[in-house]
Amino acid sequence: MENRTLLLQCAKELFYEKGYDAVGVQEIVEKAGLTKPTLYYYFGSKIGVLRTLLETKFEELRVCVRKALDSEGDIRAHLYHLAEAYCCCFERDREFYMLLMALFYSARENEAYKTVRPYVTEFYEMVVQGFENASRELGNMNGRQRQFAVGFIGTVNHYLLFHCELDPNHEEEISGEQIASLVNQFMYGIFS
Amino acid sequence: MENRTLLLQCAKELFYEKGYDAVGVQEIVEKAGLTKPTLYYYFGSKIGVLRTLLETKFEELRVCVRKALDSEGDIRAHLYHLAEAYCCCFERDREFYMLLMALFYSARENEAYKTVRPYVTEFYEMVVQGFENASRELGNMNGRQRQFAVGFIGTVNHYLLFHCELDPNHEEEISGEQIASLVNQFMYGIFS
DNA sequence: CGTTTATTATACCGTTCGGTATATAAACTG
DNA sequence: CAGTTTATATACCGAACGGTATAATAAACG
Repeated sequence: MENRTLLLQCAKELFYEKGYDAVGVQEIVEKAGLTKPTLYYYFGSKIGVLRTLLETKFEELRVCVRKALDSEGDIRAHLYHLAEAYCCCFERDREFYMLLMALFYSARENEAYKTVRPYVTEFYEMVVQGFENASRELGNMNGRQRQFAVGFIGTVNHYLLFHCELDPNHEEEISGEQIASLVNQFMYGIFS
Repeated sequence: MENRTLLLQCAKELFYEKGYDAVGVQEIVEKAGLTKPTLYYYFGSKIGVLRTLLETKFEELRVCVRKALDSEGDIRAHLYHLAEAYCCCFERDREFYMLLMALFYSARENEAYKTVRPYVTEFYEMVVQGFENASRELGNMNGRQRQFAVGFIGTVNHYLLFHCELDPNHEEEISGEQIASLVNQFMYGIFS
């Protein structure tokens, strides 16, 4: 693997394990078996590494979610595809997804949060759009599209976090039934 | 205010704004108008400050949630009281609640996460217990108590995060109707 | 009053922080 | 081949890091 990619991967793993601020540049290059000037040659700064990581990896998530939003079917199918898109990205690179979540919830004045913010906003707006698209089926949502989106993302993210807790070694894939159950609970509540 | 309390408050504000790892001990004592040995006299270490902060402030949340769990009424009333308990703690000290959330989602190998973990687990178990208590009303949940708890916490937390985004200056309180709407959506889904 | 105890500051410790000036080696390019 | 560009390492920078030895101050106590 070329050193640029190697550095990105090592940084991703360390950021995921310890958090952006707790990881030093020295630590990243040591893990990659390189030295600091190489990292600064490719990325210019520590935050540049995170920026590049987000630019590179977020595209996968974007494509997945876009495809889910363009899918055919009723609202239930839409939500299923959306949840499936998350889970797919989560399965494909669990460390990156978890890193994204940790950054999403991190302190607002933190440099890393400011870097990740536009991506999170974009992601969030895509989900809101999903509910907007379903308006003819759901009827008048009374401007509750945002609340639905917030609730849906919150439910799915928490579920993935919980899944990680139970399966720390990433041995078990999330099944279609589990996704369906999640969507069902979100749509019809706890008595369903 | 005595210096011990002053230090805790300054630390809380800085941790909330910038994140635990991004804040230096020097920064905390400067904000309090004191010097480092004072902080080390009271708390022994930087992580000791966070530990003390959690011990002190989490008790409020614990009391609130316990009271909600002991309340009378059906499952709906229970969930309402539970959500109300969160919101109450959130309103009382938004910075602490947001700090708690940020730590909850932070990297697993991070020292700050390890410190907060038992508190989050305790909190989480309390909510699971809430659903267990409702089992006679909800019927056989097929072991879905945990899934419900995960979903409920996720929904409420995301809602609070979202509320913070819209009202960064903490001018608007969360109304009972908003809480009811949230609980309703969780219980009966999006068609309710 | 003298002595102890609690609290705070001055000044410092070694280490690590993010970042860089400079050199070098290899790979292209004319 | 000479010259340029790409990619890497050695060795260093000042600043900030978490933490502490020591001393001064102030209050409490006998």
